[in-house]
Amino acid sequence: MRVRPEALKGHLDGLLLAVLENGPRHGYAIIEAVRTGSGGTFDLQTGTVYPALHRLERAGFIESRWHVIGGRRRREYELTASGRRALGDERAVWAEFAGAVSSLLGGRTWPADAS
Amino acid sequence: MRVRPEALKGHLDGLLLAVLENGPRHGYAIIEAVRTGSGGTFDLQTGTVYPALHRLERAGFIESRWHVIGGRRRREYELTASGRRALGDERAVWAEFAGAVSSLLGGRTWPADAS
DNA sequence: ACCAATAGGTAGTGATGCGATATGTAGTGG
DNA sequence: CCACTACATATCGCATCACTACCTATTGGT
Repeated sequence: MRVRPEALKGHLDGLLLAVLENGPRHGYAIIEAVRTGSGGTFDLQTGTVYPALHRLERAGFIESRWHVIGGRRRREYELTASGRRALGDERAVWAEFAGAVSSLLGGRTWPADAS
Repeated sequence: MRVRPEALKGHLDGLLLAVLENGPRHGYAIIEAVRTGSGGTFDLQTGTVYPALHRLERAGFIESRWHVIGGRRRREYELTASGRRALGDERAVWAEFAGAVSSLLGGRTWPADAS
C-alpha cells in the first residue's frame, strides 16, 4: 500500500464492485486486479478483501458460487443488478468527493479572504 | 455532509492544512472555509474539527494563539514550516490516491488535468 | 429575559481496513 | 519425503478516526 491505509476507508466497496464489473472473479484474482489496476498503489490484504466481499454479499450487491479447480476451492463473485446500481452510486459519490477535495487541496487561493 | 462520513477518513488533515495555507484562521472560520471551498460537500461538525486541530498541533503542523475579540475568545491556528511540508506530502498522496481510484472506477467523471 | 448565532471543547461510539494467524492444496527443489 | 513457495479462503483483535451528542460561554437582537 503506497498510500496511508485509512485513506481507503469508505471507498473500498466501490473499487471491488468496479473490478467485478469486468466479469466474475474470485478473491485472489480481485486482489490482483486491484493491484494492477491501481498501478500498484493499492495492495490489499486478504483480511481486508474477504470480509468486504462477505459484506457486499450480505448487502445483495454480489453473489458467490463455489468452484473446485484443480482440487483448489474457489469462490467466484459476480455483480448483481443491485450491485450494478450501487456501483453507479459509488461513481457519483466519488466524483463529488474527489471534486471537493481537489478543489480544496489544489485550489489556488480563492479570493474569499474575508477578514 | 453530502458524502458518506467514512469517506473523509485519512483526508481531513490535508483539507485543514490547505485551508490554513491561505492565512491563519480560527476553528469556526475553518469550518466555513471548508464548506464553501468544497461547494457544500463537506459540512464538518465542530466535534470533527477541533480534535483534528489539536492532533495537528501536537504533530507540530500548526500553531495556535489565543485572541480575545469583543470579549469572545478565539484561537487562531497558523501553518508551521513543518505543516507546509506536510501539506505538500498530502497533495502528493492525494494525487496518487485519486488517480488510482479513478483509474479503477473507470468512470471518466473526473477532469484529467488542468492545463 | 430570552434566543439565535458565534466560538470552543470533551466523551463515547461505530465503522472498517489492517496485521496476524490458521487451514488446506499443488507444485518444485533437494 | 521434506521444506518451501504460491495459491486460496477465512477469522479475530486492534487501532484509527470521523461522527453524534452534549456542554460552556459571549454577543447582539427582540
